[in-house]
Amino acid sequence: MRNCCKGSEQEFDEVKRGAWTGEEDNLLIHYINSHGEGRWNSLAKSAGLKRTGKSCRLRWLNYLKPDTKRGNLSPQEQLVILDLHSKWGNRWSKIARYLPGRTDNEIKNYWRTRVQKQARHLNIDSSSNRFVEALHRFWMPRLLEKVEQTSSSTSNASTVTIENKSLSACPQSEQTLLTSLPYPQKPTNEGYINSTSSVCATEYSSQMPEMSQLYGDKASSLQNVDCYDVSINELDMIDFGSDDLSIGNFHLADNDHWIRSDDMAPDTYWKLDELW
DNA sequence: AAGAGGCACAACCGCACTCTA
DNA sequence: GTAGAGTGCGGTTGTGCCTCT
Repeated sequence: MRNCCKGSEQEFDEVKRGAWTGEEDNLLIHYINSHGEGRWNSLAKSAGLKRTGKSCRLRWLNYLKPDTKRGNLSPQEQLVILDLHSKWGNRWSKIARYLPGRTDNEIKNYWRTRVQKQARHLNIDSSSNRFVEALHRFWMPRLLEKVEQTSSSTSNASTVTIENKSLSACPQSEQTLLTSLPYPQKPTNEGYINSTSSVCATEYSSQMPEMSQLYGDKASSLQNVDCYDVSINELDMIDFGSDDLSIGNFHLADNDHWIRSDDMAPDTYWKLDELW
């Protein structure tokens, strides 16, 4: 906190930094509820907050906004992050748009604390192709398993379907892992979402009570949206030849030299999986 | 019990881009 | 066309909490 000093820096120090107090949060929430977002610098002044506009914006978007999700990322969400990161790299805000309620900051933190931790355990550069392969070959299928387990354990509350389980049976160009998540908007310019999935946002919102709690009125708007079709065909598993990546039959590709190496032994993966 | 170290997350910073007068 | 304000984004830092010794 740097708001302790007087004198020549007094004006500078009128800007408060550091953790937000409950009082500040309330001021910001009430002001935005009354006047809306935007014009953050003037908003900060008008609301009586001794914060910069940027600080107010960040606090609102990352923490106070009503539809902000808290808590651990679901396996589905983790899967989407891994997939999109392999395609786009550190484009956190872009990735966040595909995870309603999650912020770029949260995703960035997840990547740095969880994913990069795994890379450190394996002594692999998290930006290396080798690590990306490890993600695709091991962790993403494991996450898909978890998704399946979750969906089956919740019986009819399944919100995610995995189709084409035996990917090797399909032509590579058509290999598609299908899952779905509730997308508040339907991006069309990235080619990520197409028309091949079978699960609707409607199903999701009706089967996941927290959706209504989280999105309130927006939950009903979700129900008005077409079935959002999420194709993880560009999971880029197509890059890995004809290995059988089916969920039920998934096995470590023991014919791969790198996976046999000491640091990448299957046991290592399974131990790490427990840490995931 | 207490100190050290690591982890997770909130918040800040700098830069680049967009908007507006 | 341009300068300044506003905004968005990715990287980095600060800090509280938890675990281990």
